[in-house]
Amino acid sequence: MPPSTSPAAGTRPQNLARILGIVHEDGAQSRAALTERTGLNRSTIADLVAELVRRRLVDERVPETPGRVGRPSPVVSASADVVAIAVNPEVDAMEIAAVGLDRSIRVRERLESESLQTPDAVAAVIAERIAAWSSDELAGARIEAIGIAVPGLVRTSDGVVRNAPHLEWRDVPLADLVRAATGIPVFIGNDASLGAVAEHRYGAGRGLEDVVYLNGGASGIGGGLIIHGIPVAGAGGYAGEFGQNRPRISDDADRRTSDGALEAEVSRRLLLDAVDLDAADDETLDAELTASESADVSAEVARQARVLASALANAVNVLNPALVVLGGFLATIAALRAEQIADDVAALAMSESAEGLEIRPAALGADRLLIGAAELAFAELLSDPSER
Amino acid sequence: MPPSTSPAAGTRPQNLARILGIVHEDGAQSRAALTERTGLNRSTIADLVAELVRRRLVDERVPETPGRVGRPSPVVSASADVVAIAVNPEVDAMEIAAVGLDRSIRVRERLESESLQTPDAVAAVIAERIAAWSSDELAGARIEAIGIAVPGLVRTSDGVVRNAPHLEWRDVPLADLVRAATGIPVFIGNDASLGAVAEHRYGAGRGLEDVVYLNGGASGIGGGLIIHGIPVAGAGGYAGEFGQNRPRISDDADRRTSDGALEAEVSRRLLLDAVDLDAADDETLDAELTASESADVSAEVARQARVLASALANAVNVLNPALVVLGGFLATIAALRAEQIADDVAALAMSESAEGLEIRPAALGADRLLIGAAELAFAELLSDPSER
DNA sequence: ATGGATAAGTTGCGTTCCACAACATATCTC
DNA sequence: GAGATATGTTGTGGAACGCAACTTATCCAT
Repeated sequence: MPPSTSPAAGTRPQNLARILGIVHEDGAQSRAALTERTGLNRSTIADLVAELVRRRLVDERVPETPGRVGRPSPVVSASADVVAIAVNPEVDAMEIAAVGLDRSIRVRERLESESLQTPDAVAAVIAERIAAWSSDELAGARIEAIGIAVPGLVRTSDGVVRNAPHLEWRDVPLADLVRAATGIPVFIGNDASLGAVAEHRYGAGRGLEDVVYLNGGASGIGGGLIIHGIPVAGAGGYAGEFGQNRPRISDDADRRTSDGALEAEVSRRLLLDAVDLDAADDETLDAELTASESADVSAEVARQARVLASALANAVNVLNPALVVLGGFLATIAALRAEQIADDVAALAMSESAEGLEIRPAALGADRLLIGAAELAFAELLSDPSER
Repeated sequence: MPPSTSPAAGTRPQNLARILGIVHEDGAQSRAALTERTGLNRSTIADLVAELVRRRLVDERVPETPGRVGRPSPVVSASADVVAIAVNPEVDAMEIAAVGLDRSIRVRERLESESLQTPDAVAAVIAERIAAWSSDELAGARIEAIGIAVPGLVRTSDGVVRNAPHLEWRDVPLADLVRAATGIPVFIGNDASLGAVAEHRYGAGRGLEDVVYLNGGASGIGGGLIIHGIPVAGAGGYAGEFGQNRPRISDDADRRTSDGALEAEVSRRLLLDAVDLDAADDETLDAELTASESADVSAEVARQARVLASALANAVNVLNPALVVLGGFLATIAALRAEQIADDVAALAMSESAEGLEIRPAALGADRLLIGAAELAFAELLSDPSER
């Protein structure tokens, strides 16, 4: 008879989670490597891995090139057949992908659309894509959950989109809608917060415990925090909204708006205007800004860098992170004015807090949000692989 | 033979820690109550409590007034004989106390001094006080550790005071000094961060997971963060320094300094000046400001409230806390201008983040820092009561 | 006062999960 | 091909907790 305590409180589920987490985050590992990393006994690892294999969460195979003396240790890898559906609805298109537990991207599509999509339409498209893939690309796969990266404020607890201004969604029970359309568990999160998770686990922030992430997009500046290695949600799930912050702008000439919000002063639109572009993707804008020799362009980049540094300094004082990661057009500004930003932040923040601080561009490409969304979808499985 | 794994990883030490934590934080509990709260079996609780009694960390006694049917359940309380020495060196005096694991304050002294104390002198005084108490007030007690709340920047990892401007200490290995003088383990922390811990566990922030704490003192504005119920240290241990933040001050007339740092604009000194006092303790200042009918005084309080709200709004956007706790003279400002601050923060922060936000004065009195320092000293014991 | 109802402590046994040691196996090196 | 080396495999034992039956202490009604 099973013990009647709360599920998964014991040490076994924890150890299963630990092993699954390691092979998910760090890729395939030999059993011997797992033994060393966890400190558990060989026999215990064998037992735990066997259970994960039985649950079809990991695969075991003999190593191709043993290369060393001693009996070769089987290699354990997360199963590519356990998948999450990752979705990122945006104004002009919707990206949707199926990501394996081994972090392989099994399918990926970008569905352009002329007009804004309604939440119901998004739910229908997700269901339709899953159905189409299931007999083909996802044959043999088990879909664990759906993760949606939403460009807007999201209440993570019950999956309600509170306000996604560019999609014109307000108080939409998105998780429920998609769940109803697909029958699969759904988790939603803010896009920038999920980008922060991705950068922390697999990008510029790997191995660091305290990371501040700011992303510059067409719709403004969002962000996410990692503290003590854990993504910060906040009381309502809205943490990380740097865009609405109002930093001090020491030189009045640097001010462009009466509002003073960071995302009004530091914006993609103003950069596009500076290089006389109407619309462009991040690469084009980056190339244009980098190539430009105009003093006006240079001045605008410098101005935005100054305002950005002021906002960063505030965050650095409060959070004392090891690293600030800048994504989107903020990465471009950071690349063009790296030294200036570092100096400004050092001047405005307390010297001790700025001491070990690094400021880096995001390391992950466009996959960032889908990876973050997949992580969100896998989170429950990874924290408790038993009972499933 | 004991298992050879890393110490205290198993479930037993965890359960011991859980029980000790409960009786430490929530006070004496019946064994029946512990059974219910932990979900563990009666027999297991009996066993665990017996071990804690054997280690002299808790006491068991029969309840005075059973008051209910059924066999009375023994009451378990944290031992008052396990003590931490809590210290708070300040410019004009040093407070030192012995705090029991049951959170009783066994002794407490305020040692005034004419001139600034050197770190060596502080260490000597601590050793001297402990020696004096040990035969008397602390007879029969076991001193677990010393916790020091330092008004300045502190590297918690190795116990070095990086910069305590008002004490004129720089890069002082305080933990080592006090350890050498006393032979007892020493932990140091920033005073405001420890105040945040105290307010979170036992004060205005009880039961909340995400709390921002700001304290207004003579030396400036410090603070601390609690995220997911855990105190935030930051990469170097310097997190929470709100004083050096530069919020936007929308009305130029509200600016008093060219620097713009929060603690320069919102300061005790400016309030004292407004009521024509040279020096005063918090109660006097509070009474004076509350009683004053001067328009100038009122204007100054309102001005500081506006600047404070601007800084708070930035923090609210980024952290989305459930509660902001204001201590010291900030509590006075908050009491006098509660509505204005709430309105300003709501106007400047994103409405969703401000939705459930509460702003409250600190609930703990002058004991705050000593309680926080004692918590710091007890932290290791509480996280692993076995092997000790 | 006395017996039933109730709640909780106590005791002994069973299960789960992991460590350990002895043995088996697969590779490398000479 | 033999020894060295590293690791998988297997069986046993112990730690820690759940469980059920029993015991004890209190309240309450008569």
